[in-house]
Amino acid sequence: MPSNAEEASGSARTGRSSAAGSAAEKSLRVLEAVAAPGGPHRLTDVAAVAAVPKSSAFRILASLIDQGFVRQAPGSRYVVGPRLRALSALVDGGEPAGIGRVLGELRRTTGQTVHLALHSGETITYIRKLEGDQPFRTASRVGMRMPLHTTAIGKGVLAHLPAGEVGDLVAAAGLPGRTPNSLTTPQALYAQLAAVRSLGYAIDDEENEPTIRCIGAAVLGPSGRPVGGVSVTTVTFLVSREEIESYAPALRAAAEALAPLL
Amino acid sequence: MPSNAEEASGSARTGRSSAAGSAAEKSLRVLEAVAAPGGPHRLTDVAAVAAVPKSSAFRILASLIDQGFVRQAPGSRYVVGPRLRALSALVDGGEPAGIGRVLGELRRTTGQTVHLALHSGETITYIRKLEGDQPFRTASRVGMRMPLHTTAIGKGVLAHLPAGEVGDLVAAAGLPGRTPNSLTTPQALYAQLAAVRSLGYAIDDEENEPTIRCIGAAVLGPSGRPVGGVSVTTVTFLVSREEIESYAPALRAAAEALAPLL
DNA sequence: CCCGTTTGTTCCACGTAGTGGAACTGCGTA
DNA sequence: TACGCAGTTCCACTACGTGGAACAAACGGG
Repeated sequence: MPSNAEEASGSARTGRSSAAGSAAEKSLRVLEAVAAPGGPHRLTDVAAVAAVPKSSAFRILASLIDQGFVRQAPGSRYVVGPRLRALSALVDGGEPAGIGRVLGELRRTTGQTVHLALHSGETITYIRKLEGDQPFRTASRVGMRMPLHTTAIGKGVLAHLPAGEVGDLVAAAGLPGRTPNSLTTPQALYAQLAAVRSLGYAIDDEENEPTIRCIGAAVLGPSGRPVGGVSVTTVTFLVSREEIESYAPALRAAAEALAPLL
Repeated sequence: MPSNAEEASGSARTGRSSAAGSAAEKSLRVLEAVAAPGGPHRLTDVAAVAAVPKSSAFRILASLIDQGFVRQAPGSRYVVGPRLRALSALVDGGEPAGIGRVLGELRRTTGQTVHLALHSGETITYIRKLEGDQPFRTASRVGMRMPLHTTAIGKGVLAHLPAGEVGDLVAAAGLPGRTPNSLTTPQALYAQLAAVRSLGYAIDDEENEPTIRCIGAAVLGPSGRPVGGVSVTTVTFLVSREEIESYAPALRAAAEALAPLL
């Protein structure tokens, strides 16, 4: 097979993130909007999140309902339908067994909460969470989205992204602060990304949530592009900054083990 | 809101299962085909499973890869991409908390393995599995598909489906036997479905897998249509037929509790 | 109680985006 | 060497999706 892979296949949607897109793409965006956290969504919200005209959203939703991917809850609210649930189970069930093993191993050696997240656009989405030994509940949940520049995983991802794209993302989303520690200037961010690159891991020191300290590393896809990352999450009053850095070797090993699996 | 709901919304795809469909629908079918169990799939297989012309499948896959929903593994094989994984996490994370509680309760009161499955076409798809107390591993996995006529959940679903549709399904898929106990004639099946309807639960007595005995009940959607079912799974040498029937009340309660949640 | 605003829903003329048959390539096999 | 099969490209046709605008309910202040 020739498969002239190189040069970023089709796409070339030219950086500019939100474009119109084709029928199928819109439907998928609508599906993502419906599945988004925050209970049953109203038509208007779905349309806004999916960046689709209301009338189009309406038509698309009707079609998705027809096919069982979406269900209409009382009061014109939309929720995920059985067929999407089944698809989701298919994805989870087909997940390479290695992922769970690697994450479990990391949790066991650190005793702390472990997260696996995927990068998409200007956020990361948690796709797995293993609670640590301590009886603490961290607010994160599978399916939850977080900014890139305030999270350990996000910074790990940014550090491995082409400089141009980082600039685009910062320009598009800005650097909103979430705590007093958040990095809110491009200079501070870029300086840290350089450090992250050389260390191989990133630290979030109460930059996303007070009292929460994480260490994270990017997971690189086949092309060397970061597709997501792993992190170990701790509370500041139990684990010092030095202690959390001692997790780095295990963390990096996990990140590398995950690379071929994502 | 007027919402002249009644009369089965749009659809009217008139029984005949496989129709052409619109752009979006085809993309979704392709996505399901890619996520289907059984490792990385080849283009031809995806096209066949999704019931789409090869050239269309190719174009659609290219577009899905472009958007990150599908990834191309070495050798023109297709696997689920990060964006679909993220969507799947979104779905799982947004799952009504009640589902887990109800299933957990059922597992606790019975001490046995509990399954939740959704109906789609001529199969059911397992979407949740809670292992029982016994140190036995049953072969089932989340994402796995099973025939309707050899499983407890499947028979529960069939029993609540309009007679016409049952006939269509039997005509389309036949009644292949999986064990000596499988029901392979329409007469035997119809007779049992009548019994299932009156009892409110179905039993699979080594009809799907030797040494495995299950009791299952359908979960009905808002319209009264079965959308899936719950089951309790046991091994024949530990739980007698009478014992498993004693689970019926708890099972039916679970099925009813799940109805508004699916 | 009434009027302004918001949200869900329907309609329709337009043109683009998706369609799928057929032709081509290159690999594996008999 | 000749055959067949899988992946990939091409292209003219038209069905399909598009989204602005108008309509209808429901909501919410004043």
